[in-house]
Amino acid sequence: MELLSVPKRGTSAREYVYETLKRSIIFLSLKPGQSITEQEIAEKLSVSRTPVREAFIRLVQEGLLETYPQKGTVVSLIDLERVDEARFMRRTLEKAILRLACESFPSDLAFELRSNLALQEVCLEEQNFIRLFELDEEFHRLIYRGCKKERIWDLIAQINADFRRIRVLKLSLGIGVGEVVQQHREIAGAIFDHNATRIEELVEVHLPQNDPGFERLRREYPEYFA
Amino acid sequence: MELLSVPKRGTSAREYVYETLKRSIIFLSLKPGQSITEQEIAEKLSVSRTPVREAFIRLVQEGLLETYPQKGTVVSLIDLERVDEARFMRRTLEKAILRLACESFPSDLAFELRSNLALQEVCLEEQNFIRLFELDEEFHRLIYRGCKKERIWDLIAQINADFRRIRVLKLSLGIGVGEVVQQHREIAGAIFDHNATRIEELVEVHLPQNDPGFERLRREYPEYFA
DNA sequence: ATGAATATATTAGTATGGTAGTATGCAAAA
DNA sequence: TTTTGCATACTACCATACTAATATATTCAT
Repeated sequence: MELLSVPKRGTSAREYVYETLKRSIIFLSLKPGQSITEQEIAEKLSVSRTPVREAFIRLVQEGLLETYPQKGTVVSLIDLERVDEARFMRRTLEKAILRLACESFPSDLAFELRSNLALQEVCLEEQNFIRLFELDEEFHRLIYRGCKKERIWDLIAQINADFRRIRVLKLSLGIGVGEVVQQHREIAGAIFDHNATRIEELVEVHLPQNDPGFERLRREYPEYFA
Repeated sequence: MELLSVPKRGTSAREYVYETLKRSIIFLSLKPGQSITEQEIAEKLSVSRTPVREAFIRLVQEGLLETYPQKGTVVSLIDLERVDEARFMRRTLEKAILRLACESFPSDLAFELRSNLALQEVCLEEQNFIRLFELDEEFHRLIYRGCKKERIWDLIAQINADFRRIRVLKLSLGIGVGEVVQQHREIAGAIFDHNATRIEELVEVHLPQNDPGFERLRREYPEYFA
């Protein structure tokens, strides 16, 4: 088992373990359904069981781990119902947020949005999908921040963990990468032009209700799904 | 310091501590801004510090506690910006959910909704505001469940913790109790009649954008607010 | 050979002691 | 009187030891 370690400095052991595990789960270095134990992680990361347990507790709360007392802990399977709910939530909120953004959006964040888009183009050309993924998340966060609704994005990010694993799977199959960047361009354009007329349509395309890609993922990786 | 203890049986010490503290915070038995320590809670609840620490971690994640390493832990102040965001989120989602509910709603849950409303009336007459508060939460949860979106409600409940403390403060001043029950009646009526025309208006009234009651609360309990 | 009873190993849950960082009070100096 | 240095107490963080529950392996009787 390989863990995607993160810098340990300037932070507590708990935070270090938490970030490492979270990253490992989302980028599928820890597989959905895989069993792990406190002891094992503690040894791998050279800490005691205590901070590991405490990181586990947070990850359970976010739905990324499931702990069974006296039995063990497993990485949660990807639950497509939960993904559907997360998408519904994002669709609904993002329409409302984008309408706000089209009314007014602070210029400094608009600049950051443009920069982010430019970087997305670069990553697309260079096929750097991991970085593109991070830019995607940052893109949406910027929009929420511009509307003073960043806490909502943080909350979405929690229920969205499954959604993120799906994204990683899709990226690994190279599904729909270019389209997403194009959609981001159009969404940003709507904000810059204060033009809310296409918001509904753009969001529906960006976060469709029925994603046919799901079926393919399910066929390719049946053991990852609940 | 008094804690609102909950039944301890059939659950872990961690869960027991967590539920007890959460209840105590929401019902303001632990005051916003108040300092608490692991040691102190452990002694009061007759458990060791470990399950207390672990309960603290969950409560920090939900925004109800703030821990400062080597300094201490305090009950979070009520943050009105956060409350505004929570309301925005609920307004937006609840409109969408209620539109779904007006299209179709399972009959067994419709029955539970009717029962819940009847109990709300009873509590209103008997001035049992604590129970009414719980029924209120259950009312909304039932609607989300009927639309197969219960996870979203669970998530809202997290960001909503501040919102719930506000409700408790309002109830203690007897603000707007009757109105809320009436609003619930109308919302339920819309679902039963499959009539979505007034949804927008009902939600705006139930979860207003600007609540003048806030100012009064702020005057009455300035030390509770950030 | 098979099944049940028992022993062993493994797990998360809990308790406890030590550590390092922080605040506080007091005494000494300015 | 005010400020500085220091001792003390207090905190959350972490490591470790122990407990209780579960799963697995082994033994023994049939």
